[in-house]
Amino acid sequence: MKKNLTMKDIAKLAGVSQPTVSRVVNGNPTVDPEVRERVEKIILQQGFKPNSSAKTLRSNSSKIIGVILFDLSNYYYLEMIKYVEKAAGENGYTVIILNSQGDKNLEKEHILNLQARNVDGIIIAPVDRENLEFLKKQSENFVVIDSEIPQYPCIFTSLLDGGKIAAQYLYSLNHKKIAFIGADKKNIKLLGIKEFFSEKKMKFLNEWFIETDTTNSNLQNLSTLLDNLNEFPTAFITSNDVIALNLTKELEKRGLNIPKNISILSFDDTIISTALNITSIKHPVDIMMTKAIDYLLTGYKMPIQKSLNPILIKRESCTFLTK
Amino acid sequence: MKKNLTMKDIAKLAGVSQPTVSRVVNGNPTVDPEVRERVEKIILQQGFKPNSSAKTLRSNSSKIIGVILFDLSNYYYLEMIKYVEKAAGENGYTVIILNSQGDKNLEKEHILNLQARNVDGIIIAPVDRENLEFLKKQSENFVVIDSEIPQYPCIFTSLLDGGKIAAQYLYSLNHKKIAFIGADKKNIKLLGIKEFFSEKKMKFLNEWFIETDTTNSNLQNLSTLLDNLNEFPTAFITSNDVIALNLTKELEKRGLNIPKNISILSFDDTIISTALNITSIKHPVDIMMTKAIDYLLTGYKMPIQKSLNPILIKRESCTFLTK
DNA sequence: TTGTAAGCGTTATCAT
DNA sequence: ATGATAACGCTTACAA
Repeated sequence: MKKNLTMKDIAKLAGVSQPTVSRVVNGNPTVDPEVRERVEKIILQQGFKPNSSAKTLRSNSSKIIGVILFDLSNYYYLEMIKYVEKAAGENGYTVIILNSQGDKNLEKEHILNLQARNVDGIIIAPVDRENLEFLKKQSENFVVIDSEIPQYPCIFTSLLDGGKIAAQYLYSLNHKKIAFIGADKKNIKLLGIKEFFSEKKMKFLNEWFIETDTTNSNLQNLSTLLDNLNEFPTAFITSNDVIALNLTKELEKRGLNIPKNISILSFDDTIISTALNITSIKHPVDIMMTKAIDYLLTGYKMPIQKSLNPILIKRESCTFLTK
Repeated sequence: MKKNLTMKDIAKLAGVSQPTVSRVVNGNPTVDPEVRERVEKIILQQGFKPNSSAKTLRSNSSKIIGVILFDLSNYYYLEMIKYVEKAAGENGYTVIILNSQGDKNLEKEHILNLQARNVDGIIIAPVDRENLEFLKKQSENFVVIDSEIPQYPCIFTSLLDGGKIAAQYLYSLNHKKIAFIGADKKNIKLLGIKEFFSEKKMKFLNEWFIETDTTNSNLQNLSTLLDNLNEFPTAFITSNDVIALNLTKELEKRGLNIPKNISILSFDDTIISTALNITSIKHPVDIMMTKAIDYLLTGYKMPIQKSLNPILIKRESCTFLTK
């Protein structure tokens, strides 16, 4: 590993002092134009780049944004990377990606790691409330994405609306028996669905909430869950695309055609929805990440609660129920 | 942003000198056990983490692995992130992800950025040969993935074999008219296919190489390309999954059923293949990333050329041709 | 306009 | 076993 050049080296080559090189690099206007030109030429021909550790150490700014994501097996989170790398890069920032795998302790480790690296901001799709409190206590520059958490700066898709829109759409297609497959009873999407049902004075059966592991949804499990249903729904809403994929395979296995016999609507609108032609509730992930970077970089420290509108992407997996 | 604690602070609290704290942190055995315990307790209760910029500056090791990927719109590359983050994390390393978007200049910028950050290694899915030469000249600790480039340390899937395996499989299903959709004439996958054809003394028509932009494949373009065919093939091999997805939609639009009327085999085996039940040639991405990290961390500086075996994942998109 | 010098928080080399 | 002290490469007063 050849040793990198330093400002001292450049200074010697240019016959100036090291701070002058620093001034040139940082565009300080007090530098004599002639000197600037000479130094810049040498910098260019030598391919010099200032050492960022030294810079960080001195200036307390690393030009790094840390991103802690919930689950990189899920394409929804994976896709975020593309957008956040882009938005950060355009502003001269580099991203560090960390996967918490939904694990509280790992998440804490990642937070400490990022702090130690003097990152200029943290974007987090959170696992654990305590860890967020910890972040807040350190008054780190951070923003929560993907979840709505009162008292914290958040950028999230309104999943209550998402649930309502999903149910509303299926209802408009004449579906009254709608099941939701997802992680937990207090899921906000489920809440939205239930709210819509009660608005319409319809009953949402208990068994229509089908509880499954969202990070590790597997086919077999899903199959027995479906077996247990007394009143088989005419439409399914899934909490994410991976579940939708499994559900599709399972229904096919049972000889049920989508959308002829049964309708499916998923959340997240990843490439899976595109591939399978599944109607899906899209999070505006690009906007989410752009706004997140924006928030961090403007240094706007006031708490924000930015709710983004979910978008219904209609595809062929839902049809009008005739029978 | 609360100021982070330093070793000096801990030292004062523990009534020792700052270097002693450093010794404790780094597990230096020359520290008195009693002192060690006292210091460790304080470190723990204060939640102290040593500043990594200072560490990097002094030790010339950042504990960061830089990863430059070709195209984050392609799920093949996106999926790599999951594995590389995992493999790096397990070894105490953090990853910086950079997207070159297939752009030579951006790739160069990323390389400079990583160098300036004193990364301990670079994993690169390369765009440009000159940039690689630059890397090598600096004798950076790096490894090329996804491409076979003589004289450079590489870890790649043997795509020549991949092409042969693909053609062989379709041939075993009685297909003799096989088209390949991909980026360029000298594509190694295509070479493998052609080699298989000549082994079998079959003719591979010129028009069966269908040239398309792999990073930005779009439907319309594909449609006209198919229109131009004189001898319509009975099977398609696509250079990646995104093309396979577009092809699937296009063929469906033409009322052609997969696999009844036509067979499809793709490269990459991303979630798209899973979703669409497309037979695909899988790169062992997990192994690729694990080996890459391994190579970088063992500091084994000899050139390696590690070829990984492609794996044929059979699904329902290919059937025996009867007519 | 430019150079000198201090300091960021570590690690490593000395003494002691 | 531990404490001074220098050094890593940069930014930022301050002096000239």
